[in-house]
Amino acid sequence: MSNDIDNDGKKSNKIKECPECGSKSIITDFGKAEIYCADCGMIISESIIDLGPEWRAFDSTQTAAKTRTGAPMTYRIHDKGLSTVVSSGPGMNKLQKWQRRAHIANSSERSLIFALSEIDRMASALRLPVNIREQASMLYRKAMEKRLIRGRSIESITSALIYITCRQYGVSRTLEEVTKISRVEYKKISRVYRYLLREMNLKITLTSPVEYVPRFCSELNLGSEIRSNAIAIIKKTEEVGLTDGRLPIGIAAAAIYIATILNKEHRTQKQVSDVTGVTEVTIRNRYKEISKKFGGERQWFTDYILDKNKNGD
DNA sequence: AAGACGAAAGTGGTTGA
DNA sequence: TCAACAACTTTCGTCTT
Repeated sequence: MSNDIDNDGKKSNKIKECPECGSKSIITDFGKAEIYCADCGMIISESIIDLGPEWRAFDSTQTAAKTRTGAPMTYRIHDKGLSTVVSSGPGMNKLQKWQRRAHIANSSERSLIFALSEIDRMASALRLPVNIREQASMLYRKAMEKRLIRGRSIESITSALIYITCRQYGVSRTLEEVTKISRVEYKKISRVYRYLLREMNLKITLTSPVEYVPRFCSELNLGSEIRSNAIAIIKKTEEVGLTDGRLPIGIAAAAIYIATILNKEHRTQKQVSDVTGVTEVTIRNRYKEISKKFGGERQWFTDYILDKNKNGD
């Protein structure tokens, strides 16, 4: 990564070329919170920090002048960031007291504050971009308006919303990953997740195995050729309906495994299993199904795989 | 010895009555 | 709410390289 100093004398994280292959085709995908190389597929950064104002200030006077306009409206602060703060000082105590009372008027508002801080905490832990946090916060307000929170823990709702928003934005975070940083168990989150989808009429498209490929390939130190081969295998597998009812992540794991064999950069089932969280048995099963279907097609399988199939059957 | 393979039993989610 | 079902995991013995 090239960390050079820019005109402001500040450290700039702008990445100009891929540290892996030196290519200058760097894609910044805010939706997926990833920066990756278009040529080799190397994920350079998974956490795009999109914080900070859109203006620049060159000295403290300008900072003061520009800050006066206030922060943009945000769903992530319980009053959308539009409140006035009474400054402290002699004679201000009474005013402050009243302001606090008016501010946090009732218990639902207080729970909203807690919910929004939970969303922020989890989104940070999952290194999600600001737009996903905004969307999750916005959905929480909607859920509150529809009185869907009653009888359910705030934490289960926020966890489910984080997962829902990730799915909506096509960010490949599994429910397991959300559970890990949540204080609520997997079962509860998944129940609330389905409940919210139903009650809020939210539409979520099924995750395609393709979405997992760049991240897993990067974790396995695999290059662009394997990445595109794995994606090609997945596309072909989807076409013939071999992915129906199967975990997308398992398909992705098997496709990557096959691609590493094809490209003579073999990774063991164990290695792929460790990175993807899918068991070796499932990788084997998917691999077997895919190779049975396409084993005859030379463009997909080298002699290595064809020979294996002959021995196996 | 490591990796791949596969059988068998157990687990948790979905679906339909 | 319950049973049936398919997908997946865990475990473990065997085979191959």
